[in-house]
This record gives sequence, C-alpha cells and structure tokens, in this order.
Amino acid sequence: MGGSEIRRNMPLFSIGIVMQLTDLTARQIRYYEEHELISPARTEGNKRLFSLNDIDKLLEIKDLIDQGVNMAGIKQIFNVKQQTAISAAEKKQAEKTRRELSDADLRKLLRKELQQAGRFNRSGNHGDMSKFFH
Amino acid sequence: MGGSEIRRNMPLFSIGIVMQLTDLTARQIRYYEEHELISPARTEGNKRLFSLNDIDKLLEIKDLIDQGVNMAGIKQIFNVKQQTAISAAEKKQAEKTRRELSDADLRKLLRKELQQAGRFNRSGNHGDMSKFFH
DNA sequence: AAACATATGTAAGATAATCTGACATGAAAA
DNA sequence: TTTTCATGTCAGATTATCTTACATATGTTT
Repeated sequence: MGGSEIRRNMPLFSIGIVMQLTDLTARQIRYYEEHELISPARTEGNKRLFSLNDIDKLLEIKDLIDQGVNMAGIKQIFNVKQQTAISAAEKKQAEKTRRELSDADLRKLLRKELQQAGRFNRSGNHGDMSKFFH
Repeated sequence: MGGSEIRRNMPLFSIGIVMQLTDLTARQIRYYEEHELISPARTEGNKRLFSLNDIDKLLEIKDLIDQGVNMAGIKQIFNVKQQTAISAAEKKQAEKTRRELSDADLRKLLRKELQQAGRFNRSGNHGDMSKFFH
C-alpha cells in the first residue's frame, strides 16, 4: 500500500487545470503557496505542477476559507492533521514491527536507531479527489 | 459504475506530462493523433489536453508499435476492441433491461426505439494506467 | 536498384499559458 | 481610522505548445 502514495504525489497538473478542478483563481492558488499551504513542484521552466494531493489540499483550503478560517488557522490545521497521520503511521508501523521482526532484527534495528535519530517523510490524509479518480 | 467513465475521459494532462508518462515524443503523439488513433481535447487556445483514456491508448499504441504493428493495424485493433466493448455493454444492458423494466416500460421504450434509431456513445476498455492511479 | 511509403527527427515562427512583481481594493480587525 | 488580509488586475518576461515544412532512416514495391 505504498505505491498510491507515490501516485498521489506525482506532479501532473498545470495551474490551468487545477483552477478548473478547484474553482480557484491562479491568484488564490499562488497566494496559498506563498503562505506555504501547498508546495507544488516545478517544471524546468518554472511552471507549477500540482499533484492529486495538492488538489486535495486546495479543496480543503477552500472549505476552510468558506468557514472563515484564515491562512494561519489553515496552516495549524494542516500541521495537526499531519501530526495525527504521522502518529497513526508510527503506531501502525510499531504494530507491524512487533509482528514481523525477530529478536535479532530488533537488536540490529535498535543499534541503528540509537545512532542516527530523526529522519522524515510525508504522510497523506486524502481529501475527496475521489470525485475525479477511483 | 458510470462516473469513472467520465473521470477517465476528463481532459487533464498537457502534452509535456503525457510525454513523460508514456515516454513518447511530442512528434509521435501528434502523429498518432493525425492518424486518428487518439483525439485529445483542446483548450480554448488550441493546446492539446489528454485524458487517462488517451494515455492508456498511447501506451497500447507504444506496445503495438514495438511489436511491429503499423498505424493501420493499430486502428483496426482499436476498432475491434471498441466493437467488442460495445457488444459487451449491449449484452449487459440487455440483461439489465430484462430484469429492471416492467412490461409498460418496455412498450414505451419500444415506441421510442422505433422512431429515433441510431444514437451513440463512447465505450471504454481500460489499459494499464493503474500504474499511476488506483 | 530505384522509387516510394512510413514513422520519426528537427527547425522556424506564431501564439497561448504561466511566471513574477507591483499596485488597487473591499472587508475585517485593531 | 489606520492596518491587515485575501483577492483582483495589469505589465513585461519566459516557457510550452502549436502548425508547417523539410530531412532521414528503414522497410516495401516495382
């Protein structure tokens, strides 16, 4: 179940398409990027390229703005969601680990873990792009 | 199960992205369009916009060309596939009809059918874009 | 072999789509 | 009322794509 992560993060859509899909103006989309609510990829020539996850986020942003939340609020909400997702992933991973690793593996892992702490990753709580893809 | 049809036919992708996704050159893609193997939509400004189905087809075309099939051959293959799909759909539809319509409905339908014959529609035998979306 | 057809490469000139940066503005907050 | 926020709008620059035309390698027909 890790492949769909990649797919949902694949930069595929031009800003024009994203405008249609989200019903936001280019100005709005760029403004949200400026406030780091999204971070679309770029082409070699500096054109923005959005992923499905970006579009999900934009739809969420739109909802939240309709409900009167400002940039700062949305940023916090995203942080919380991300943290929640990370926790959930860690929990799942811990559970998986408990079941899958032998004691020997565990010792090896522990050693590694003690040395280099703190790597990171994206998470992914999907919105409702299910309207567009299945 | 009709919504995903729409989604797969939604024009979303610029030619640049399709080039990356299919590993075809712009020249090749335009050539295949010229030979009516695909019919991408256009923006107001005449830029091509490809759907998931278009991309499926391009991947199929690529395979067939690798296997030495020429434009004419591919066109025939697509025709056959489409016909097959239509037949399948008709069969399914007939079955559905048999189960779902009352005799009254059937009489009404029959009348209509006798008047205006011959409307049409797309079909859809999907390729393997499952690599990119789920 | 010569001539032709097919599929693709490549280049030129035109136009569309997008970019950044700046200034304008209405509504809400201070 | 003055600021701040979210968005609109315009200008000038750059990228991406378009069509058309010619070039070319490989395969086919005469």
